Amino acid sequence: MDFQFLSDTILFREIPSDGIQSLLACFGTERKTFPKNSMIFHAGSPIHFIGIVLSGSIHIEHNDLWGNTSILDRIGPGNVFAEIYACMPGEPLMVDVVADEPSEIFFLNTSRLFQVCTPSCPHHQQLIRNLLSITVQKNLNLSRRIFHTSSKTIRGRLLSYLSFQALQHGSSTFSIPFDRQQLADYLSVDRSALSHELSKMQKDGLLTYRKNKFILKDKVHRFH
Amino acid sequence: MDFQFLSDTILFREIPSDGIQSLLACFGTERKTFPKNSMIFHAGSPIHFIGIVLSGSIHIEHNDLWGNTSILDRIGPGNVFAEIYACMPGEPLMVDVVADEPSEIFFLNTSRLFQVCTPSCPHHQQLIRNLLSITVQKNLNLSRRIFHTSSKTIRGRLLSYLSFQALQHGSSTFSIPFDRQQLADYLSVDRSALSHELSKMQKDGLLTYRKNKFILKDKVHRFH
DNA sequence: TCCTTTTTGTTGTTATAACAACATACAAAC
DNA sequence: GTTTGTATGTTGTTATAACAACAAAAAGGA
Repeated sequence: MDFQFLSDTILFREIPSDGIQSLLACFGTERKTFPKNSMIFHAGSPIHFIGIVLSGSIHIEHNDLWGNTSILDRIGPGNVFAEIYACMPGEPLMVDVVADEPSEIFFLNTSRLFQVCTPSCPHHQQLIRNLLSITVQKNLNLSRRIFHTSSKTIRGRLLSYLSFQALQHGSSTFSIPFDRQQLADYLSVDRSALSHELSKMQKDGLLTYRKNKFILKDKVHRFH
Repeated sequence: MDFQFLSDTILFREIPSDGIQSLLACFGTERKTFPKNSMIFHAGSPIHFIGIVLSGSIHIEHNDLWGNTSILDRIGPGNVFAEIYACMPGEPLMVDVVADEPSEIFFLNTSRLFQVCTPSCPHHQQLIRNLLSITVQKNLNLSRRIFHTSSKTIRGRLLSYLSFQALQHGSSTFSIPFDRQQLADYLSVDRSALSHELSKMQKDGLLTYRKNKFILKDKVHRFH
C-alpha cells in the first residue's frame, strides 16, 4: 500500500518515507470513508486513534443537554483531529466529529505513542514534535473562537470573526467555510437572528455579502 | 542557585536534577515577582519565554475592542503559561497575563526549544513530551470553557460550569477559584446579572452558596 | 424542465440579559 | 471602633437575542 499522501500532512512533516513506513508498522492504521453528515466519532467514546482527513472536510461539534449545537473547529484535507484525546488515554471524547461532505479518513492507532519504540528513534521523536506543533495550533484556534464569541452582541461577534477572516485572507473580499447555520453555531447565536443582523449590517453599509462570500467596507476597519 | 522546585513542575516531570540543570544552562532563565493585578505579559508582545508560576496565581484574559474582558484560564503554582506562543515564534500574544495575587514567576527562554542541543539529548526530548502533555491539557481547558459558554442563558452556563466543578471535586460541596466578577468574565456574562441569576437559582432550590463556596442540590444532578 | 428539499431571509412576539444606579455586606487600614 | 474601599446583591428600565412561523431563493434530483 502506498502511503505517499502522508508525507504532505502536518503530522508527518519532516519524516522521510521509510520513517513513515516504520512508524505506521509500529502503530497500526486504518482507512475509511464517511458519507456526508455521518458521525466519525461520538461524544463519550474512548479514543485510541488520531484521525487524518485525506479528502473531504469534517467539523468538531458539541451538543449540550438542551440540544444546542456549537461548532468548535473545522478540519480540512491533510489535517488531524482527535489528537488531544489520543494523547490522554482514558479521557472520554467531549465532542462529536461529523463529516461535512463525503470524506476519506486515515486512522492511526496511538496506544504506543508514548512508548519509544527503540531508544531515541528519531522518527518517533519528530512525530511527537509535530504533534506539539499541531496541538499548539489548535490551541490558537480554540482561543480565537473564544475571542469571537466574547462580545455580547451578534454584531460584535460577526465583526470580530469577519475582520479576522479578512486579515487572514489578506483581503476584504473572502469566502468563509461555513453556511449560515454553521456560522451561527460557531458564534453561538441563533441562525435567524444571525441572518437578520447580517442584513442590518448590510443596510448600515458595513459590508456586502452573498451566500458565504463577504466584502467588508472601510467602516469595519476601524475595528482593528 | 537551587532549582529543586522545578522538579515538582509538570514541565520538568520525569527529568532528573542534572538534566534540569543542563536544560536551564542551554536555554537561559529569569526569576521575577509581580504584585497583585500587575501585568506579566501584554497582548501584542512577541513572546520568547515560557512562564512557570512558582507561587501565587495568575489568569489569562482577553480584552476586546469594546472593553469586554473575558477570562480564558487560571494558572496556579507549578503550572505553565505562554507556552503556546513560545512554541510559535512570531505569533503575537492575543491575551493579557495578569497576577491575581503577589506571584513569583520563573521564565524560561525558548528560542532554542526546537533545536536539539546534542543529537537525541534525552532530557530535551522529555521536555518536548511534557510540553505536549501540557498543551493537550490546555486544549481540554479551552474546550471546557467553550462548553460552559455554549448555553444561551446564564442559568445554563452556571449549571454547566458548577456541575462540572462538582464532578471534578467529587462532591456537591466545593469552592470555585473565581470571585463574582471573574466568574462573570469566565462565563461571558454581566456580573450583576450573574448575581441575580444565582439568587434566583437559590430561591428555586437548585443550590446554596456563600461567597465562592457552593452546594449543589440533588435537582441539579438531572443535568448530567 | 418541474418538483422537492435545503438554505437563507423576514417579521412579530416574547424571554432574557445588559446596563445603570443603588443598597448592603464584608474586609482592610487607620 | 471608625473609616474607607471593595465585593456582592437588588431593582427597574432598556436593548437585544431567542424563538416561532413563514416567505423567498437556491440547489439538487427526477
